[in-house]
Amino acid sequence: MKIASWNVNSLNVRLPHLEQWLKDAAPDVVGIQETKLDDARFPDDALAALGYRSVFSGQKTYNGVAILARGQAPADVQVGIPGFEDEQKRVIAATVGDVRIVNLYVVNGQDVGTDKYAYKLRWLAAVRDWLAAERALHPRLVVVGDFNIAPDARDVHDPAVWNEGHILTSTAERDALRALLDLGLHDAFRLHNDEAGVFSWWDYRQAAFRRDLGLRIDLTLVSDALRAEAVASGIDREPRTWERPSDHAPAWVRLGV
DNA sequence: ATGGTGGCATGGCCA
Repeated sequence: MKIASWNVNSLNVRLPHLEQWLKDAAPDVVGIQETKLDDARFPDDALAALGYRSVFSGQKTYNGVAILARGQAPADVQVGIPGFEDEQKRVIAATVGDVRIVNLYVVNGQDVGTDKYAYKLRWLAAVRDWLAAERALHPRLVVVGDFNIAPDARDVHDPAVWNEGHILTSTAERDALRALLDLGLHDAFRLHNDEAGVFSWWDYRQAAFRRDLGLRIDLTLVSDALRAEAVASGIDREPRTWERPSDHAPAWVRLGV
């Protein structure tokens, strides 16, 4: 079972990219972030034509998440964080086969010390409490998403800039990610690869992709029960090379053979 | 240093 995560930065613009990548990569499950469209406009028919059933939670202009599953409808769908009031559509969870999937579009946070940064940390604390319960209910748990946090210095192109005082790498953000991992979750990419300089996001500005000035902020986390089944994990750089790309590349984990 | 690029409620906002 191949499970992936992709921030498409507008599904209106990126539907052709998603369709091509589904054909190329043939994932079984995909968490999509930043769909940026209302539920009424979600392209579920186009995705069904490729064999994928979709569940989604969106809004105009900002945010929006979905889970796609090949050949079966995601079941027991949960939208949002229970008990956490939030206008922003950033969370969807569902069961596919015998695996519980949680898809997160983590708050960006703008800059350390801003109101948005405080919201990011509050939001992450609420996610942690919810995932503690979710993990107890569903030992076979995979959490994917745009985490908007680079786990450590290997995951940034310039550790002198991207460090404790900077958004996406600040100590409080990394501590919040650590608190999620401490629930018994593992960054699947790091189960198989300890190299530095493998990225999933490159800013549109300053020719960052051409210069490979990226960060690894798109993650797939597997629970203790799935750790031994996570046989491979990676990032597909190719869609970032296409015309009019998302600024993110898909990240994936494979469970079993 | 407060721009650089891209998306969308096309006018500022968010990333």
